[in-house]
Amino acid sequence: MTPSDVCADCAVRDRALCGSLSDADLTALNVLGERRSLARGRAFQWAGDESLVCANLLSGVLQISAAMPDGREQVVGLFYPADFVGRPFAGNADFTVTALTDATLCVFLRAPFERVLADHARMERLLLQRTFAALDEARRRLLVLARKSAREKVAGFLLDLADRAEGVGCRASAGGPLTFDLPMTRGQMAAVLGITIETVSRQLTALKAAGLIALPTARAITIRDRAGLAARAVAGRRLERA
Amino acid sequence: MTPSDVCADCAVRDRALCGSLSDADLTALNVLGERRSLARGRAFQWAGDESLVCANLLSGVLQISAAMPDGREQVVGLFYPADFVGRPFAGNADFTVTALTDATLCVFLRAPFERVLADHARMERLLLQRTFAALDEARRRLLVLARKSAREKVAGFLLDLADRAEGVGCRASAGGPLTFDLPMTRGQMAAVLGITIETVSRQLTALKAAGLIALPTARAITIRDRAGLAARAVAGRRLERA
DNA sequence: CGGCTGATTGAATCGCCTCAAAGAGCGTGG
DNA sequence: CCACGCTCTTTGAGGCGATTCAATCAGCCG
Repeated sequence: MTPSDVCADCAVRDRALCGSLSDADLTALNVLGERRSLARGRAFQWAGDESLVCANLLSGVLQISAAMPDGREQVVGLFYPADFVGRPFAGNADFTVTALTDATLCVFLRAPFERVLADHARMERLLLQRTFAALDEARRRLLVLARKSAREKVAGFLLDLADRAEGVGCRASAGGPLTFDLPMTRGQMAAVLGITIETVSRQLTALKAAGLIALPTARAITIRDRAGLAARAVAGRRLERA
Repeated sequence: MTPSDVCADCAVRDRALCGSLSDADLTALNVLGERRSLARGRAFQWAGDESLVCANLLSGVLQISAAMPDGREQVVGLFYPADFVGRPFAGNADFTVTALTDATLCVFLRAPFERVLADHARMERLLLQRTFAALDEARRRLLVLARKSAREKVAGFLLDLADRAEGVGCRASAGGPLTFDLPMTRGQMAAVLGITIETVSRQLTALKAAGLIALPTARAITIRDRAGLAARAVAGRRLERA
């Protein structure tokens, strides 16, 4: 079986970690990868479990979250198609990875994957770059969670989602209104943003009242004024007073 | 000049990234590294600057922080001796790195450092592992900043500092009181924990009143009851009521 | 001794959470 | 087809924790 047999129809072939490998390298990974689908709400990995697998996300959205012994929980990252999921070189996983939507993954056993990494410097280099990028992302999120107001968090998050939706759907032109489906519930948004469900709802209502967004259905969002939203994403408090 | 000439007296020789390199590998790095000292308060790198250098921290404590256009700021990580500082593969730095105390570093120009990385798989592997560890650390910090109360943050942070101080000084026995100097001001603690200076001060006062710590001077801390502190580090609110 | 920076303490305010109830969307089964 | 139950969402009222503003205090150095 050639790589193209298995990877040819891969939706993220050119964007994933394996995307810029030579055919020879690809063959090595190829024999390890196994497609698996994950239903909305199901876990890919639990915190505390032995870290046995990693994967490339093919479709859907996953979340990675941390929890405290008393049940408090925080989403510390999101995974989108082509993202690498998992924690090489770790005995046990510190975080739980869960599907926010139905998802499909290309799963590798960790041990053989690490061996492939060692033999293919190019792939290890790419993984290193991705890991640095993930670190930067986590640090940006730290600023958001620690210092932004609820309004800023919600406005900023909607813009992030909009950018991503535009990248995929390529609907609407630059400035015009953009409508897309939220890949998550209010509760999940709250878990991502470090606020409560009620606060998310209230902020969305406020943004709607300000004419910046519309809520056609509970799961859909229309961005009516991207610039206004961007202004509230960095200065929510200040703007209220001005 | 042999590696030992330059690296023999390195305080972090066995713990830093270069620590487990062969002499041959070390020679490659050796010609690149240059010691530099950094006074308390000075920046190693500014957000927005071109990312030209990286380094191993030899002594002192650094912080890496993110800022918003309106001036709000959050410390997103700390560096201790033997830690790797810098962001390979990035055009511009997204974060500012500053010295919390007087510090010394072993600095490398980024471009040649990346070339050494490419030629020495073992070092690249170690850097990858460190970067994953830093990512885990950042994600743990996300949980703390987003979900912990001020009392929990302060109690937990004091324990972190105590562990680190014990690792270095090896003073006092397991359960007994431990006294050490804070490597930072109240304001810097506040920046790390995502709260205000006044709140840090109030929480310290409260912990002192509870008999868990003592404050011999403004810059020193005595841990009197580590277990009690640990309890308040995960359930500050709940304990108050019980 | 001023003058400076950093720490502490107090009072009032505010933003978000908690608790509570009602409303909306959507499948299932009678 | 509509009633029912379920989950998710919205909205309100009240309370609490952290911030903000302000004043005082402590240590340090020229």
